[in-house]
Amino acid sequence: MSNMPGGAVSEFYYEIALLKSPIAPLTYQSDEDIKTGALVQVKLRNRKNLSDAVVVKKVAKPDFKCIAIDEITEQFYDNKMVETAQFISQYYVCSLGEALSLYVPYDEAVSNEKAVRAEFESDILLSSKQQEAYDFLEQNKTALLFANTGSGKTEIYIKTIENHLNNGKQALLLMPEISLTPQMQKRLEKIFGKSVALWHSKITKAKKKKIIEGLLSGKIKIIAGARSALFLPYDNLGVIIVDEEHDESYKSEQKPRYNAKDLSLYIAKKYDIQIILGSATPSIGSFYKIPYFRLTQTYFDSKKHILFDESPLKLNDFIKDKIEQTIKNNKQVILFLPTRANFKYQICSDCGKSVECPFCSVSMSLHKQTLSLKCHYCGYMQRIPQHCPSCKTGIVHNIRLGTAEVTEQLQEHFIGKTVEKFDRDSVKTDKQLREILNNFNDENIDILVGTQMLSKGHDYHNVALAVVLGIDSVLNMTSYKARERALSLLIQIAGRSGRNGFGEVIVQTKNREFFEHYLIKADYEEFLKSELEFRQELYPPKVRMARVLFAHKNGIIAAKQMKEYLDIFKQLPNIQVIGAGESTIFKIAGKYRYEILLRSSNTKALLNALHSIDSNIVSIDMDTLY
DNA sequence: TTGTTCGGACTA
DNA sequence: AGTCCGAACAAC
Repeated sequence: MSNMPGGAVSEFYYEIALLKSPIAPLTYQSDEDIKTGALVQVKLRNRKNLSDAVVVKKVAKPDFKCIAIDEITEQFYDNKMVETAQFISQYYVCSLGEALSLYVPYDEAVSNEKAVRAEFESDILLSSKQQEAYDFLEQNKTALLFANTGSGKTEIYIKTIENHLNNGKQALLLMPEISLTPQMQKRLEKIFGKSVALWHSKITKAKKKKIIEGLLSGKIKIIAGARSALFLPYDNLGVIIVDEEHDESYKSEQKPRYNAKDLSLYIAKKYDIQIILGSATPSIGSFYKIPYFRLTQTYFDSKKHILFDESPLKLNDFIKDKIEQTIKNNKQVILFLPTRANFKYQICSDCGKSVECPFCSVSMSLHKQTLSLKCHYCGYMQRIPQHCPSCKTGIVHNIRLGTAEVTEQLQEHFIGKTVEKFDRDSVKTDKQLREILNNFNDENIDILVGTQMLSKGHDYHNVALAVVLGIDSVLNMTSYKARERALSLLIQIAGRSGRNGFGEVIVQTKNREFFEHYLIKADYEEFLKSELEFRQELYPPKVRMARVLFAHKNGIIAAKQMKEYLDIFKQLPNIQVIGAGESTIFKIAGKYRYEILLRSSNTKALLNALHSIDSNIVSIDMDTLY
């Protein structure tokens, strides 16, 4: 212990949050005066190694005995980080340690270097409409840029970034993981050179380190990245741009289940940072809450023909002919369908049972390439059975066409043409993504067959036909968001066709009326308005929804706990139970799942209910997208 | 999250 | 009785 002047012994007490731990902060002692946010290391009774923890509060001497903090590091989390982590732990219902673990801390040693000042002057000239949009965004510090595909929102982003940089600020451009394409990178680097860095979960550790150092020393001023880029050490952030703001991948699937878009809005508001949400198909939530500017004028006067095909899910002659014509004209085709593999369901023609995964209550998908059936939830694989595993005699036949099957059928039909698959099975790494997109843009591929991946913010400049199959299975999902998802998806895909002139879209659907109405007669803005009315106070955005999931390998335990909490929730004022029971997918990876859906217009009441849950089989999903 | 502890079930 | 394994529990 160090001695204070005058001989008094100094002793400080701190609450520390254990990183990656679900437990509440613990109190430790130190004879050093440590500032809040410091990364320290502590010993825990039952751990051999030291654990990382963050000092979150200075407290008075408690009545129990405390252990001393072992080590104080050079790393720290600034006030904004700690405050925001506190918000995350409160709003998304996790421990402070879990929330803080999202962040990359500052390194005192690196951040003391001198910042490099630079001026940027792009040669971008905004059209008068773009300028109008730019001015609107400048006047409304939180704003939605509702911009049709091809209307030039990227130029507005770049001008805005440039402006902030020249004022000595940093800029963050958030994009859905998959949109971090070479095109966007090239575009940014052309203007901002080495001042820009790309950040996403798949970059190497060494690269991450370099980017963080660059950011701290001031060499890097712009981060273009996926949702985790929100947690880097920015000391002077001037603007956050959330591109493709409707994209649901901004929501984390793991604890803490934060939504990077909503969190960006929170951070921007709290710390007076400009924020722009951009999309051609904005989410209903953003449309409802945020002042918007509509940019409809498109750069290239692209004429679009939308054709409907009301036949069942199949690659028929009509579609094949259209594809053939398109390729003949030296144009490219994209074909969307929401299902991977060759076929999604294997149904026995005798007993009618579908072949299910032994660990999950989902059907196995047929992958001809590996001659196997695969579960898309837990990854379990098995050989293709000769006979139905249920009745042992029936012949299993395949239904619900997938990307692999369509790719094969097209390859057989269009001999000499190149057909490639673009989905999670064929694109596993960043490198593969770049390769396939480059190949497509270099016109080495004639037809690109893919899932949602196709729809996400890529520039396909020579595509003249977009074929959309199986959109009905998106529309028919049991979710209050099904209509929004299906329509925005369709518009996003349609937007990829004809960026340079004439473009056609074929939509295979039994719901022609719905799609036709909002695609041709009306537009997305009208859909948003009607959907807002439709949802009323029953579904977001006018109310909040949370999902409480109980998962246990013993189904009885999960069901019992669910029912206990159901009884509690039913008693609570200001909260409605919308539904309770088995989850849509009842079993995943051997765990039985029950859930309760809660709704409330009173955030506090809802959070109180969620925080009252004390169970280790529960996961809480605030603002659930299901 | 992590490591210890506790108790049921099965072995010999 | 001995031990193996998974669930329950506590962490300052």
